[in-house]
Amino acid sequence: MTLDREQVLRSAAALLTRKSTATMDEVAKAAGIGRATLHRHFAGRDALVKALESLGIQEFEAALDAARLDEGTSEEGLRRLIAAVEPSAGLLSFLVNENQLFEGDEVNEGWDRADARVSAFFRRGQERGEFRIDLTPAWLTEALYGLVGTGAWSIQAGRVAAQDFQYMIVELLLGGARRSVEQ
Amino acid sequence: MTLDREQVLRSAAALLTRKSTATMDEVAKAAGIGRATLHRHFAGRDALVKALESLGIQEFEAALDAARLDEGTSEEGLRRLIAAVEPSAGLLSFLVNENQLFEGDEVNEGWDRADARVSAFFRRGQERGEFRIDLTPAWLTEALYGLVGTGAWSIQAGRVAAQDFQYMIVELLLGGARRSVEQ
DNA sequence: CTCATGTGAGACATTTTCGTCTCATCGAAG
DNA sequence: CTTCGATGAGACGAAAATGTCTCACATGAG
Repeated sequence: MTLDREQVLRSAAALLTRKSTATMDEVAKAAGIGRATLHRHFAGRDALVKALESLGIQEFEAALDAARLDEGTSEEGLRRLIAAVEPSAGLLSFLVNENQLFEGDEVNEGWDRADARVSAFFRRGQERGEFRIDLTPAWLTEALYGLVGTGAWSIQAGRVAAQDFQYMIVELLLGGARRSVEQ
Repeated sequence: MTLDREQVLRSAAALLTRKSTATMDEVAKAAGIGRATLHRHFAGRDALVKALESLGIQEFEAALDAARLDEGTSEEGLRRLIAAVEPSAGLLSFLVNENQLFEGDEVNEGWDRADARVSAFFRRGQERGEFRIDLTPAWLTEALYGLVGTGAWSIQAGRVAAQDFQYMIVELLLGGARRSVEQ
């Protein structure tokens, strides 16, 4: 009977991604549990969002670890990262658009830490001559987040096939839409 | 004294993008007007969001017109589109992440219409051999939205320079991050 | 079986937000 | 100056959401 905390968080993220103004009652119903039970595990809406944030950061950092970004070429590292991040894409999509909820007070250093790792990865790729240098690492980092979020959203909306997630994101991020001579 | 309806909508979009659960009072304060005045112009939160949606679609369709997507190469058309869309990026960024607020009932055919135009543009580019055919028009359309939203967000957060908006988006969308031989 | 634990449903008071209202004020037009 | 229209501030009740509580029930352990 013990409730699956992580499962609750995932369905909450899925709902809040679609409807950010959802009620605690709606969140509970979406998770298939009672409002009282939801309250027993998360003191309130803020606590719920913080838990979502913690879970998202934890999973993202785990994905960064699993991707072994410093092994092989940058392209290989990026492909591994996108693959590792796919299961968390929905959750991350929510957090990317909601991480401003706690205004100013605590920016969550975990997010900064992950940001720094991704940014450093792109910078390293530039120094190696594998990534273009006219796009800043900061922008490439943001674009990566944006495309992962967009990908998750597009799949959920049924506009693109779920199996294409990794391919679409990696290919667009690496090669863009232009048809080049080498293809 | 007559209140600038559009200005109110813009500041509302800016606030709601950051904090989607903002109250009507916060929206009013952000716009520098009283809550009563806000209510005189928009019956309620739903009416406000619908007005935002209408304005966003109107501006996006105007941008599509201004971009003359069928003139010149696809790349030129895309550059014109991004340039034309820049002033509305903040508003569009909000709508992209909130267009699911009216669940199921009315998907707003204006949005579908705009979607179809963008999608057709990418398809045309593919038929001309200017865009790769292994990325679907639907995905390219979504990616365009995502990158525009991410660009607006990144600039607002101060992570990238405002003057780079067009360049960053167009270059990434067209050429990707990979450093190719021709560069 | 008996018990302990965790749960769902719902009641309840409190808090927040909403929608409407009044009234004083400001500024422009006449 | 006077009038008119729009606004800001705030009061007010209604509605919604929240947080806490009780209680019956189900499940698993002993």
